Amino acid sequence: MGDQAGVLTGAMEWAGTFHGVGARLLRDIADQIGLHPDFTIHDREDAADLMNLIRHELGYSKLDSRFPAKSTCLSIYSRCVNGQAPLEEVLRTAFPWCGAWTVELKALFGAYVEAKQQQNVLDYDDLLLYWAQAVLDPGLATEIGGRFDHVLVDEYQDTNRLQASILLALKPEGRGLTVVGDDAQSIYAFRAATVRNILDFPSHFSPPARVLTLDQNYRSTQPILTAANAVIDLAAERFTKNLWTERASDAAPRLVTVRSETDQARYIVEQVLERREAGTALKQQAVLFRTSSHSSVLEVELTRRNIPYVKFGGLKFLDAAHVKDVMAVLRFVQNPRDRVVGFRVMQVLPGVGPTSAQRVMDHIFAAADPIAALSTGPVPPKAGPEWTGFLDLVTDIATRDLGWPAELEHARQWYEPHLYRIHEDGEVRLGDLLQLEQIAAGYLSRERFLTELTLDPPDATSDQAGVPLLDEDYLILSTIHSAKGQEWTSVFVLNVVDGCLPSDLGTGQTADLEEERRLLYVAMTRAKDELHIMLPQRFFTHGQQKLGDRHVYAQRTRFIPKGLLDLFERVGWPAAEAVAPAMAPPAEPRIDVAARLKSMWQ
DNA sequence: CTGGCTAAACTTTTT
DNA sequence: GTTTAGCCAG
Repeated sequence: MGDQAGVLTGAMEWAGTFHGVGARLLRDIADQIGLHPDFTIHDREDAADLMNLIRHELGYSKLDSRFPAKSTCLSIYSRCVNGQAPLEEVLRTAFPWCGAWTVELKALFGAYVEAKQQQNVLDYDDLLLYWAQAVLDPGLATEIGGRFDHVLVDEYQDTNRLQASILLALKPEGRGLTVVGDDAQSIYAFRAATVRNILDFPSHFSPPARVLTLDQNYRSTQPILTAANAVIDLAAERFTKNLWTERASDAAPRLVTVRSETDQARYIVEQVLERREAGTALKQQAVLFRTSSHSSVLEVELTRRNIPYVKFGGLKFLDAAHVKDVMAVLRFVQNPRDRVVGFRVMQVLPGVGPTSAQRVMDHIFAAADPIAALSTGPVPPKAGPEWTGFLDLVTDIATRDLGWPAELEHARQWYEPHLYRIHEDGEVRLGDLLQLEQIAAGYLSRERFLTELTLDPPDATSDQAGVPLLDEDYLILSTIHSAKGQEWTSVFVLNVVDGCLPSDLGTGQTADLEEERRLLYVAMTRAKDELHIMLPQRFFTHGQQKLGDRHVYAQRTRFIPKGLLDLFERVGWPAAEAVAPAMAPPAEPRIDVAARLKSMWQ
């Protein structure tokens, strides 16, 4: 799933994520299941925004006690759908603090589903849900299942019940069905993935599916595997295998104690450069972390030292407000009934707020040709001549054949004055928009661009604005989730302390805690030759109410208890005698006081 | 009705 | 540190 999604498309007609294949299939069979083939797709944020609109309409935003936030509502809904579980059960097991809102949530979700259907919009969950519903029909199931001689699923431990139901309906006998996965690497329970799918897979069929255990590892050295196995052996539930390898080595993985996050960053820079001198490309080295923000201090240091890097996971390029605004123009033309998108574009104009945008949307909604109806509808009173400009833009894109990606350029030119009005750093943001046009040139049409970007967004951001630096060398920074399935010669894992890994938000229930343990296991097993587990002793706290305390002392992660310490080489850094000679290149100041002072507040 | 302001709440991982 | 609800002037 994920990264390799596009790679095989040449060799295999259908290759992609469940969501990607679902979107394609649904456009094919849309008329057979009462769906309009021109549906547009909402990403997580759009879906949350729509949920928010409904939440306001139902009056839940101003009740006496506070109603769950839009993203929480969406998570609850999503979990019901993907886990195929009733609302009451999901609330009880995963969102106990929302239990008092059962009735309201049910009404909200009902209205949400209704709104999506009226607006011809599908969210991520719908891509699976409509597919699963389609294959409930025996005729459709046979037809769709018959399109594929074989169905192969990778990372099967990260699928949910809904995905399993699709698979079983496609190949009910199990003939021509192969799944691959590792129960010890299940790290997506938070989005309703269940390890039961892979564990119960064999017994779904008669005769049962054949199980092949691949326990020889061709990636890591034995000391790294031994340590990783020891970590996962402490799991509450026993796993089915222990990895072994023929790759012997004397080098144990390192447990590196540093004073602070700043020293952590300095250690990594030093080590990374040393290895590059010794012939290991930056691309063969990766820094992994639990949460996107954990890398911020390191990013400052890398930028300061001019070390190029690319970061995977966390905030995306497409999530930036200005990129979304321009995308919204195209999306509005593609589907003018999409309220979330309509609201967004119109409110770019000064003098247009929620109320007048609402009125316009209401007017065009019922029209046979909503774009044409735009010109005959209500004009937002304070929009002035800008309104005509907007109408011209939308009409041009919808009716004149500007071509792709020229119409995106057109939209960007319209947006530019607004960009400079809304944002102070217009120049920087304009760069992003130009980059968006570069990306757009790689797609065949507006529809393909919008669909594929929503389902498979560019997941890397780099410090050097723009330009995917394909032949250059750069260091890899990645969340552990985004590192799934990858490998590097040398791996550094940041902040392996309680509160970061496990995340203090994930320590509520034992199930959550076990998932955090598997995350550490996944991180450790990405390393081929060298593994550095980083333990900063001291953290600066940000934005806590507690007055006075500028920093807290951190404990080594509970997943590496005392008994496991012998499996690691324990290092303190900087070593006392190494401080004086080992510092920075001659032209550099020895310490950057300014950066240190700044980093205290970041 | 819009948009600028203040106060307060929340803060992960991703298709 | 960022998002969101609520208040108020124009």
